Amino acid sequence: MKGIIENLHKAFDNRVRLGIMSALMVNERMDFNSMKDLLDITDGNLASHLKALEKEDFILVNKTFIGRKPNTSYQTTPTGRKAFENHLNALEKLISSQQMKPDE
Amino acid sequence: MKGIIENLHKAFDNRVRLGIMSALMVNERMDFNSMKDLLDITDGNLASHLKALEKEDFILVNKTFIGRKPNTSYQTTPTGRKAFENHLNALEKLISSQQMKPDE
DNA sequence: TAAAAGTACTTTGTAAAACAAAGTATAAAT
DNA sequence: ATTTATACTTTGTTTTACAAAGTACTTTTA
Repeated sequence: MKGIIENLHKAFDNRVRLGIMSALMVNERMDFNSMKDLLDITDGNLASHLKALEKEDFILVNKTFIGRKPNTSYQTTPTGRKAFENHLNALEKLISSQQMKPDE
Repeated sequence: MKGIIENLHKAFDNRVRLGIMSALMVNERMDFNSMKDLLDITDGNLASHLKALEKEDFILVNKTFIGRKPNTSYQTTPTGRKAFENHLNALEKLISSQQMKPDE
């Protein structure tokens, strides 16, 4: 007896993580501060959500310098893109037609 | 400076609540046990999420009898439907094209 | 008719998450 | 030398999620 919500990945339950992934699906990379502005959250909060996605191997980090300023940017991994697309498909499926069958 | 995720409603962050709302958008009413089977969670867990949605005035409860058996069923309120549609629109907007503009 | 089982919870307790705020390390600009 | 910026980490509090057990009522079943 499998539930209809089981294909939704727990990592994407959260709005911040949803925002991060969406941003990184469209912009193939984005730096810390742009993301902070985009999401309008504190840096500690952002860092922790980024770390959570990193830990799942859904995003990866690039530490570089722009000119002489340190700049950390993020991008999705193939795993991350696949997982996110999967999640969106599950969402779509969930939202449309969960008709109750006469039996079961 | 408004974040791109602010139109996502907190009540719908959770997969179970997402499942409940989806089920109730398609089936205009559903009873406790059908929902429990559909979502495959414990009854305590389901009850608490139902209560959370009730508290937001997103769903309402009907306590009736079918034959002689007590039967509790749930349905969305207009408020709930509106909020959920809003959430889905925000989701859709979030997921598609969050292009980084040169300024800001 | 007494015991077992089903419905729809509530209560209790624990573990995990979310988050803000403050602190830290490094480097750069003034 | 002091201030400012970047990108965190740490600390601590509040909120959530959840399972498991308990409860009140009813209804089968033995």
